[in-house]
Amino acid sequence: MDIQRRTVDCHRCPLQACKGLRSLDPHQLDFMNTFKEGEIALQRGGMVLEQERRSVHLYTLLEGVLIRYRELEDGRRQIVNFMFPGDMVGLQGAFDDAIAHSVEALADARLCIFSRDRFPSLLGEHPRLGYDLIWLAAKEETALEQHIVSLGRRSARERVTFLAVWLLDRAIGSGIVAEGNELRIAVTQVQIADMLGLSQVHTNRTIKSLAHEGLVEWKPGHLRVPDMRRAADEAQYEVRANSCRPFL
Amino acid sequence: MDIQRRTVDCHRCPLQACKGLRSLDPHQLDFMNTFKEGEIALQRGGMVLEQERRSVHLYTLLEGVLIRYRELEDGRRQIVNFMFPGDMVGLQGAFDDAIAHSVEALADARLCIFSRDRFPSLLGEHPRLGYDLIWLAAKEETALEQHIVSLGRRSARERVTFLAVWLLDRAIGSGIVAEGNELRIAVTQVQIADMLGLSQVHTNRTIKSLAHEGLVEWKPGHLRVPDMRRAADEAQYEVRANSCRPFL
DNA sequence: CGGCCTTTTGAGGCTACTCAAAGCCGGTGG
DNA sequence: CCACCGGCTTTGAGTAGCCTCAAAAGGCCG
Repeated sequence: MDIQRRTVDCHRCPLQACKGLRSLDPHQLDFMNTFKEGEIALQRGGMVLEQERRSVHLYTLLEGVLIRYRELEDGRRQIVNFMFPGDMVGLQGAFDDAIAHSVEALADARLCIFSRDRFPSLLGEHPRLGYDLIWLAAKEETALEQHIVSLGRRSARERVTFLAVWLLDRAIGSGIVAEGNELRIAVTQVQIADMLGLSQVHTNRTIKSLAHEGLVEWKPGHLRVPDMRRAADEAQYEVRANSCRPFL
Repeated sequence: MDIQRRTVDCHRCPLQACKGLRSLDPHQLDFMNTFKEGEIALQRGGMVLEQERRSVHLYTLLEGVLIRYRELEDGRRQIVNFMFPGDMVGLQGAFDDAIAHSVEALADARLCIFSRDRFPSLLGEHPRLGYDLIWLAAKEETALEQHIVSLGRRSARERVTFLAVWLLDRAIGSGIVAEGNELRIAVTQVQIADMLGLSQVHTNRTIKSLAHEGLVEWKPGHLRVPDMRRAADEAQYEVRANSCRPFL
């Protein structure tokens, strides 16, 4: 893990140019520049947050993909969500003593560091940014809600298909390249299983079966959904208008 | 459903006196009074929001308990969460065209109505309330996270026990009477099943089995957990410091 | 080439599901 | 007052989906 204290200028933030994200105006950027404390770079497998620890930081994901998960005492693990560029990490830690989940880099990642102490001043001085923050929180809630429906009411086939479609949709929305409905992302079958509440073995069999039917092609280094419409149908995925996400 | 347009004075808001909730100061109450549009009263079974509809309102639950659920096209239903007094309802609808879930009264309920149009002015004029709103959103996220862990990684026994303990904990935190760890609340087994991602039949058998062992006593009109410590242990429920919840 | 991580395949078993019907209880109407 | 009804709970029987254990095969890297 490589922390850089030197403040990188927000005016050159890579997210600013990101398709699918709504860029900040110069005034807001000036403020964010004072709010920003530095950056952190992680390799695949690196930890951003660790369960039961306290954290005094908030993060915005600049590059890469993260997973957020919880572990039970007996070792069972449940991945709660995936995070893409523009997502805010650690908001829950801003209010709690300890965080209830860990966050790990799924692909090499770069994050922007903010101090939670200055958080109230952000709301006071830039209500618009506060509005965006609530927007992000509400969206995250919607995502968790969908995930809950999957875990509670969908079959293994549907869960895998749903996750595949959702990941692609989400990646495209974050401006990540996904030509031909193909996403270059390394998710292991154990991770998929831990996301979907399935065993690794059953996950494997389900993936193979879906590949055989041409619904989802999920290989070690990448994920492809040949026919989004058909897959979305199969999983009862509702394609929502991909409005521009804000970020800070 | 009984809508009252006449503004009931926020200074006499029942939540102000609620143990477990942090009351607003007079200045904030003045503002909320201008923000408030009226009240709505619902009987058990009444709908606050309906899936796929648009909503121009936000609500704060004043009395009663609500459930928030999603339905798939083929009739499968998944309850996402329970809502208690002080909870904000419909925040997601403030940003989206259509809401992805329905909200129904589990017990006779009373809600406070706000217009979403005036939402930005709340943030501008009362950053502290904005902060509280984010606090609530973060907490809701934590709750959904726990629910996800249950659905994904806990057995039926653990799920039922977890839900029972969580409901009691949550009710106590909202100042609802629960003497002797007993909560007077009418949740049907179908609703429990729809919350926990189980079939109604299996839910019934699980409840009976837990009752037999004296872990959870869940009868038609009420819920009792004889030994919270033991039940929490069984379900790997983490008792968190029940800090005072804000509300608006 | 060997070691490590991940995927694949096999076999057997349990958890939870479906279908089906009966019991219960409170409310309503004859 | 009792018969009937609708919603909820209980119980039975059979089964399917998913799990666990176990081991082999594949891929990447030093």
